[in-house]
Amino acid sequence: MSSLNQFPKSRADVVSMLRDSGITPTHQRIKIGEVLFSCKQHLSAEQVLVAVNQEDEEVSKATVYNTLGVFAQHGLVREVIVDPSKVFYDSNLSKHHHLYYSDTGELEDLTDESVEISKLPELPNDLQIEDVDVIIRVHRN
Amino acid sequence: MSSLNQFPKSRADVVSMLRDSGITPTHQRIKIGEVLFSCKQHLSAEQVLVAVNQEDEEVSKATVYNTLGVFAQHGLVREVIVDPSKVFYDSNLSKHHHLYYSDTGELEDLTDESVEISKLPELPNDLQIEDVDVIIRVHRN
DNA sequence: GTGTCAAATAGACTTTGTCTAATTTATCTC
DNA sequence: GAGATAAATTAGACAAAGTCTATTTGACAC
Repeated sequence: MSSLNQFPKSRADVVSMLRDSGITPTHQRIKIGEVLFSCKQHLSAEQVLVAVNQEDEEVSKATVYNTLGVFAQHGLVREVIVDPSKVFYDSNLSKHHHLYYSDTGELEDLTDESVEISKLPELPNDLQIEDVDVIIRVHRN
Repeated sequence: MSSLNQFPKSRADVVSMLRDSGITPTHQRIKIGEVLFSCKQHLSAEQVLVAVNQEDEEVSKATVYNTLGVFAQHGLVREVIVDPSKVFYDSNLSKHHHLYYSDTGELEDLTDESVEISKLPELPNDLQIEDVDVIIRVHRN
Protein backbone atom coordinates (compact mmCIF):
# COMPACT_ATOMS: atom_id res chain seq x y z
CA MET A 1 0.00 0.00 0.00
CA SER A 2 1.29 3.38 -0.96
CA SER A 3 1.06 6.19 1.53
CA LEU A 4 1.24 8.84 -1.16
CA ASN A 5 -2.24 10.07 -0.35
CA GLN A 6 -1.54 10.20 3.37
CA PHE A 7 -0.23 12.97 5.61
CA PRO A 8 2.36 13.22 6.92
CA LYS A 9 4.59 11.80 4.25
CA SER A 10 7.88 10.10 5.01
CA ARG A 11 11.10 11.23 3.43
CA ALA A 12 10.89 8.20 1.13
CA ASP A 13 7.37 9.18 0.08
CA VAL A 14 8.52 12.66 -0.78
CA VAL A 15 11.32 11.20 -2.88
CA SER A 16 8.78 8.97 -4.67
CA MET A 17 6.45 11.87 -5.29
CA LEU A 18 9.23 13.89 -6.86
CA ARG A 19 10.49 11.01 -9.00
CA ASP A 20 6.94 10.21 -10.12
CA SER A 21 6.61 13.80 -11.30
CA GLY A 22 9.95 13.73 -13.07
CA ILE A 23 11.53 16.13 -10.59
CA THR A 24 15.13 15.39 -9.58
CA PRO A 25 15.00 14.80 -5.82
CA THR A 26 17.74 17.01 -4.46
CA HIS A 27 18.37 17.57 -0.74
CA GLN A 28 16.73 20.97 -0.87
CA ARG A 29 13.63 19.83 -2.74
CA ILE A 30 13.18 16.89 -0.40
CA LYS A 31 13.48 19.12 2.63
CA ILE A 32 10.95 21.58 1.20
CA GLY A 33 8.67 18.66 0.35
CA GLU A 34 8.89 17.31 3.88
CA VAL A 35 7.83 20.68 5.26
CA LEU A 36 5.00 21.20 2.76
CA PHE A 37 3.65 17.66 2.85
CA SER A 38 3.78 17.17 6.60
CA CYS A 39 0.09 18.03 6.69
CA LYS A 40 -2.59 19.80 4.65
CA GLN A 41 -1.65 23.42 5.01
CA HIS A 42 -1.19 26.79 3.39
CA LEU A 43 2.29 28.21 3.59
CA SER A 44 3.83 31.32 2.07
CA ALA A 45 7.27 31.15 0.47
CA GLU A 46 8.63 33.07 3.45
CA GLN A 47 7.15 30.55 5.88
CA VAL A 48 8.65 27.67 3.91
CA LEU A 49 12.02 29.41 3.92
CA VAL A 50 11.94 29.79 7.69
CA ALA A 51 10.66 26.27 8.35
CA VAL A 52 13.24 24.68 6.11
CA ASN A 53 16.10 26.51 7.80
CA GLN A 54 15.00 25.90 11.39
CA GLU A 55 17.81 23.58 12.33
CA ASP A 56 20.62 24.75 10.13
CA GLU A 57 20.83 27.17 7.26
CA GLU A 58 20.65 24.96 4.19
CA VAL A 59 18.24 26.25 1.57
CA SER A 60 18.50 29.63 -0.09
CA LYS A 61 15.68 32.00 -0.85
CA ALA A 62 16.10 31.57 -4.62
CA THR A 63 15.81 27.80 -4.27
CA VAL A 64 12.65 28.05 -2.18
CA TYR A 65 11.01 30.24 -4.81
CA ASN A 66 12.25 28.05 -7.66
CA THR A 67 11.17 24.87 -5.97
CA LEU A 68 7.70 26.11 -5.09
CA GLY A 69 7.33 27.11 -8.72
CA VAL A 70 8.47 23.69 -9.92
CA PHE A 71 6.14 21.92 -7.47
CA ALA A 72 3.23 24.08 -8.60
CA GLN A 73 3.94 23.42 -12.28
CA HIS A 74 3.89 19.70 -11.59
CA GLY A 75 0.73 19.86 -9.54
CA LEU A 76 2.30 18.91 -6.22
CA VAL A 77 1.05 22.09 -4.61
CA ARG A 78 -1.58 24.58 -5.60
CA GLU A 79 -0.93 28.30 -5.66
CA VAL A 80 -3.61 30.20 -3.80
CA ILE A 81 -3.89 33.86 -4.67
CA VAL A 82 -6.10 35.53 -2.11
CA ASP A 83 -3.81 37.74 -0.11
CA PRO A 84 -2.73 40.87 -1.96
CA SER A 85 0.75 40.69 -0.44
CA LYS A 86 1.84 37.10 -0.95
CA VAL A 87 0.94 33.79 -2.51
CA PHE A 88 0.10 30.71 -0.47
CA TYR A 89 1.11 27.20 -1.42
CA ASP A 90 -1.53 24.66 -0.58
CA SER A 91 -0.54 21.04 0.03
CA ASN A 92 -4.14 19.88 0.05
CA LEU A 93 -4.61 18.51 -3.45
CA SER A 94 -8.17 17.33 -3.14
CA LYS A 95 -10.77 19.53 -4.79
CA HIS A 96 -11.79 22.26 -2.41
CA HIS A 97 -12.31 25.99 -2.03
CA HIS A 98 -11.20 28.69 0.36
CA LEU A 99 -12.41 30.91 3.15
CA TYR A 100 -10.22 33.96 3.60
CA TYR A 101 -10.27 36.21 6.65
CA SER A 102 -9.34 39.55 5.14
CA ASP A 103 -8.74 41.15 8.52
CA THR A 104 -6.22 38.60 9.75
CA GLY A 105 -4.97 37.06 6.52
CA GLU A 106 -5.94 33.56 7.70
CA LEU A 107 -6.91 31.02 5.09
CA GLU A 108 -9.16 28.01 5.67
CA ASP A 109 -10.27 25.18 3.46
CA LEU A 110 -13.89 24.69 2.45
CA THR A 111 -14.70 21.14 1.45
CA ASP A 112 -15.78 20.58 -2.13
CA GLU A 113 -19.19 19.43 -0.88
CA SER A 114 -19.87 22.69 0.92
CA VAL A 115 -19.80 24.65 -2.35
CA GLU A 116 -21.69 23.74 -5.46
CA ILE A 117 -21.24 25.44 -8.79
CA SER A 118 -24.11 24.45 -11.03
CA LYS A 119 -23.24 26.54 -14.04
CA LEU A 120 -20.09 27.74 -15.71
CA PRO A 121 -19.79 29.73 -18.93
CA GLU A 122 -19.01 28.19 -22.30
CA LEU A 123 -15.45 29.08 -23.11
CA PRO A 124 -13.71 29.13 -26.49
CA ASN A 125 -12.03 25.84 -27.38
CA ASP A 126 -8.55 27.28 -27.39
CA LEU A 127 -8.78 28.03 -23.68
CA GLN A 128 -7.52 25.51 -21.14
CA ILE A 129 -9.08 25.82 -17.70
CA GLU A 130 -6.39 25.59 -15.03
CA ASP A 131 -8.57 26.11 -12.03
CA VAL A 132 -11.93 27.33 -10.87
CA ASP A 133 -11.34 29.12 -7.60
CA VAL A 134 -14.11 30.03 -5.22
CA ILE A 135 -13.03 32.34 -2.43
CA ILE A 136 -15.35 33.51 0.28
CA ARG A 137 -13.89 36.64 1.82
CA VAL A 138 -15.05 37.30 5.35
CA HIS A 139 -14.16 39.35 8.36
CA ARG A 140 -15.19 39.01 11.99
CA ASN A 141 -17.75 41.43 13.43
CA MET B 1 -32.80 61.10 -14.01
CA SER B 2 -29.51 60.38 -12.35
CA SER B 3 -26.70 59.04 -14.47
CA LEU B 4 -24.98 57.48 -11.49
CA ASN B 5 -25.43 54.01 -12.91
CA GLN B 6 -24.16 55.05 -16.32
CA PHE B 7 -20.74 55.02 -17.88
CA PRO B 8 -18.97 57.28 -18.50
CA LYS B 9 -19.69 59.56 -15.60
CA SER B 10 -19.36 63.32 -15.77
CA ARG B 11 -17.20 65.23 -13.36
CA ALA B 12 -20.36 66.31 -11.54
CA ASP B 13 -21.47 62.69 -11.24
CA VAL B 14 -18.14 61.72 -9.74
CA VAL B 15 -18.48 64.53 -7.21
CA SER B 16 -21.99 63.32 -6.34
CA MET B 17 -20.81 59.75 -5.95
CA LEU B 18 -18.10 60.84 -3.56
CA ARG B 19 -20.38 63.09 -1.53
CA ASP B 20 -23.03 60.37 -1.37
CA SER B 21 -20.43 58.07 0.10
CA GLY B 22 -19.25 60.67 2.59
CA ILE B 23 -15.91 61.12 0.83
CA THR B 24 -14.57 64.65 0.59
CA PRO B 25 -14.31 65.37 -3.13
CA THR B 26 -10.82 66.75 -3.55
CA HIS B 27 -9.22 67.51 -6.92
CA GLN B 28 -7.18 64.32 -6.77
CA ARG B 29 -10.05 62.04 -5.82
CA ILE B 30 -12.26 63.51 -8.53
CA LYS B 31 -9.54 63.03 -11.13
CA ILE B 32 -9.00 59.44 -10.03
CA GLY B 33 -12.75 58.89 -10.06
CA GLU B 34 -13.04 60.28 -13.59
CA VAL B 35 -10.39 57.81 -14.77
CA LEU B 36 -11.87 54.82 -12.96
CA PHE B 37 -15.50 55.51 -13.76
CA SER B 38 -15.03 56.40 -17.42
CA CYS B 39 -16.04 52.84 -18.25
CA LYS B 40 -16.29 49.37 -16.72
CA GLN B 41 -12.69 48.33 -16.42
CA HIS B 42 -9.97 46.78 -14.32
CA LEU B 43 -7.02 49.02 -13.53
CA SER B 44 -3.99 48.50 -11.35
CA ALA B 45 -2.83 51.27 -9.04
CA GLU B 46 0.10 51.84 -11.37
CA GLN B 47 -2.22 52.23 -14.37
CA VAL B 48 -4.37 54.70 -12.46
CA LEU B 49 -1.25 56.67 -11.49
CA VAL B 50 -0.15 56.91 -15.12
CA ALA B 51 -3.62 57.74 -16.46
CA VAL B 52 -4.20 60.43 -13.89
CA ASN B 53 -0.91 62.14 -14.66
CA GLN B 54 -1.18 62.01 -18.45
CA GLU B 55 -1.60 65.72 -18.99
CA ASP B 56 0.28 67.21 -16.09
CA GLU B 57 1.84 65.74 -12.98
CA GLU B 58 -0.80 66.26 -10.34
CA VAL B 59 -1.44 63.20 -8.21
CA SER B 60 1.21 61.43 -6.14
CA LYS B 61 1.66 57.70 -5.76
CA ALA B 62 0.70 57.79 -2.09
CA THR B 63 -2.55 59.56 -2.93
CA VAL B 64 -3.44 57.05 -5.63
CA TYR B 65 -2.95 54.16 -3.20
CA ASN B 66 -4.80 55.96 -0.40
CA THR B 67 -7.66 56.92 -2.67
CA LEU B 68 -8.11 53.48 -4.17
CA GLY B 69 -8.23 52.13 -0.63
CA VAL B 70 -10.84 54.71 0.38
CA PHE B 71 -12.92 53.99 -2.73
CA ALA B 72 -12.76 50.26 -2.05
CA GLN B 73 -13.77 50.71 1.59
CA HIS B 74 -16.81 52.67 0.47
CA GLY B 75 -17.75 50.20 -2.22
CA LEU B 76 -17.06 52.48 -5.18
CA VAL B 77 -14.61 50.00 -6.64
CA ARG B 78 -14.00 46.35 -6.02
CA GLU B 79 -10.54 44.99 -5.35
CA VAL B 80 -9.81 41.99 -7.52
CA ILE B 81 -7.03 39.77 -6.28
CA VAL B 82 -6.09 37.38 -9.05
CA ASP B 83 -2.67 38.44 -10.18
CA PRO B 84 0.08 37.52 -7.74
CA SER B 85 1.95 40.74 -8.49
CA LYS B 86 -0.69 43.44 -8.19
CA VAL B 87 -4.27 44.16 -7.29
CA PHE B 88 -6.84 45.31 -9.81
CA TYR B 89 -9.56 47.84 -9.08
CA ASP B 90 -12.80 47.04 -10.82
CA SER B 91 -15.24 49.83 -11.60
CA ASN B 92 -17.96 47.39 -12.60
CA LEU B 93 -20.12 47.24 -9.49
CA SER B 94 -22.77 44.86 -10.75
CA LYS B 95 -22.53 41.31 -9.50
CA HIS B 96 -20.17 39.34 -11.70
CA HIS B 97 -17.17 37.04 -11.73
CA HIS B 98 -13.82 36.90 -13.44
CA LEU B 99 -11.91 35.10 -16.13
CA TYR B 100 -8.18 35.43 -15.70
CA TYR B 101 -5.59 34.63 -18.37
CA SER B 102 -2.66 33.51 -16.28
CA ASP B 103 -0.25 33.63 -19.22
CA THR B 104 -0.95 37.23 -20.17
CA GLY B 105 -2.36 38.67 -16.94
CA GLU B 106 -5.53 39.79 -18.73
CA LEU B 107 -8.73 39.95 -16.74
CA GLU B 108 -12.25 39.68 -18.19
CA ASP B 109 -15.66 39.91 -16.65
CA LEU B 110 -18.04 36.96 -16.57
CA THR B 111 -21.66 37.98 -16.25
CA ASP B 112 -23.44 36.89 -13.10
CA GLU B 113 -25.79 34.75 -15.22
CA SER B 114 -22.94 32.75 -16.69
CA VAL B 115 -21.98 31.37 -13.29
CA GLU B 116 -24.37 29.81 -10.83
CA ILE B 117 -23.43 28.89 -7.30
CA SER B 118 -26.14 26.67 -5.92
CA LYS B 119 -24.66 25.96 -2.53
CA LEU B 120 -22.49 27.82 -0.06
CA PRO B 121 -21.40 26.64 3.37
CA GLU B 122 -23.09 27.67 6.61
CA LEU B 123 -20.80 30.13 8.30
CA PRO B 124 -20.68 31.16 11.97
CA ASN B 125 -22.85 34.18 12.76
CA ASP B 126 -19.95 36.37 13.74
CA LEU B 127 -18.60 36.26 10.20
CA GLN B 128 -19.53 38.95 7.69
CA ILE B 129 -19.26 37.89 4.08
CA GLU B 130 -17.55 40.61 2.07
CA ASP B 131 -17.49 38.87 -1.25
CA VAL B 132 -17.82 35.53 -2.95
CA ASP B 133 -15.28 35.52 -5.74
CA VAL B 134 -15.32 33.01 -8.55
CA ILE B 135 -12.23 33.10 -10.71
CA ILE B 136 -11.75 30.88 -13.71
CA ARG B 137 -8.04 30.70 -14.47
CA VAL B 138 -7.26 29.85 -18.06
CA HIS B 139 -4.45 29.92 -20.53
CA ARG B 140 -4.43 29.69 -24.31
CA ASN B 141 -3.32 26.49 -25.98
C1' DG C 1 -11.48 85.68 4.76
C1' DT C 2 -9.78 82.78 8.71
C1' DG C 3 -9.01 78.65 11.40
C1' DT C 4 -9.18 73.87 11.75
C1' DC C 5 -8.64 69.36 10.52
C1' DA C 6 -8.48 66.17 6.85
C1' DA C 7 -6.02 65.12 2.71
C1' DA C 8 -1.95 65.24 -0.27
C1' DT C 9 2.88 65.05 -0.89
C1' DA C 10 7.97 63.54 -1.60
C1' DG C 11 10.70 60.36 -0.87
C1' DA C 12 12.61 56.93 2.18
C1' DC C 13 11.50 52.45 3.36
C1' DT C 14 9.69 47.47 3.40
C1' DT C 15 8.40 43.25 1.48
C1' DT C 16 7.81 39.89 -1.99
C1' DG C 17 9.74 38.05 -5.56
C1' DT C 18 13.27 37.78 -9.73
C1' DC C 19 17.73 37.63 -11.99
C1' DT C 20 22.58 36.67 -12.82
C1' DA C 21 26.88 34.68 -12.86
C1' DA C 22 29.48 31.48 -10.38
C1' DT C 23 29.59 27.12 -7.80
C1' DT C 24 27.99 22.67 -6.54
C1' DT C 25 25.72 18.32 -7.17
C1' DA C 26 22.91 14.51 -9.33
C1' DT C 27 23.27 11.34 -12.58
C1' DC C 28 25.01 9.00 -16.70
C1' DT C 29 28.65 6.43 -18.93
C1' DC C 30 32.47 4.01 -18.68
C1' DG D 1 34.14 4.33 -8.37
C1' DA D 2 35.91 8.39 -11.58
C1' DG D 3 35.02 11.82 -14.94
C1' DA D 4 31.89 14.40 -17.79
C1' DT D 5 27.81 17.00 -18.27
C1' DA D 6 23.75 19.11 -17.53
C1' DA D 7 20.83 20.54 -14.00
C1' DA D 8 20.25 22.63 -9.56
C1' DT D 9 21.75 25.81 -5.92
C1' DT D 10 23.63 29.95 -4.26
C1' DA D 11 24.62 34.94 -2.65
C1' DG D 12 23.47 38.96 -3.32
C1' DA D 13 22.05 42.60 -6.41
C1' DC D 14 17.92 44.07 -8.29
C1' DA D 15 12.86 45.21 -9.30
C1' DA D 16 8.13 46.26 -8.36
C1' DA D 17 4.19 46.94 -5.41
C1' DG D 18 2.88 49.07 -1.72
C1' DT D 19 3.50 51.57 3.04
C1' DC D 20 4.98 55.13 6.20
C1' DT D 21 6.34 59.63 8.00
C1' DA D 22 6.82 64.32 8.60
C1' DT D 23 5.48 68.31 6.29
C1' DT D 24 2.57 71.12 3.35
C1' DT D 25 -1.78 72.06 1.17
C1' DG D 26 -6.61 72.65 0.77
C1' DA D 27 -11.81 71.89 1.87
C1' DC D 28 -15.18 73.85 4.26
C1' DA D 29 -17.64 75.69 8.41
C1' DC D 30 -17.97 79.85 10.47
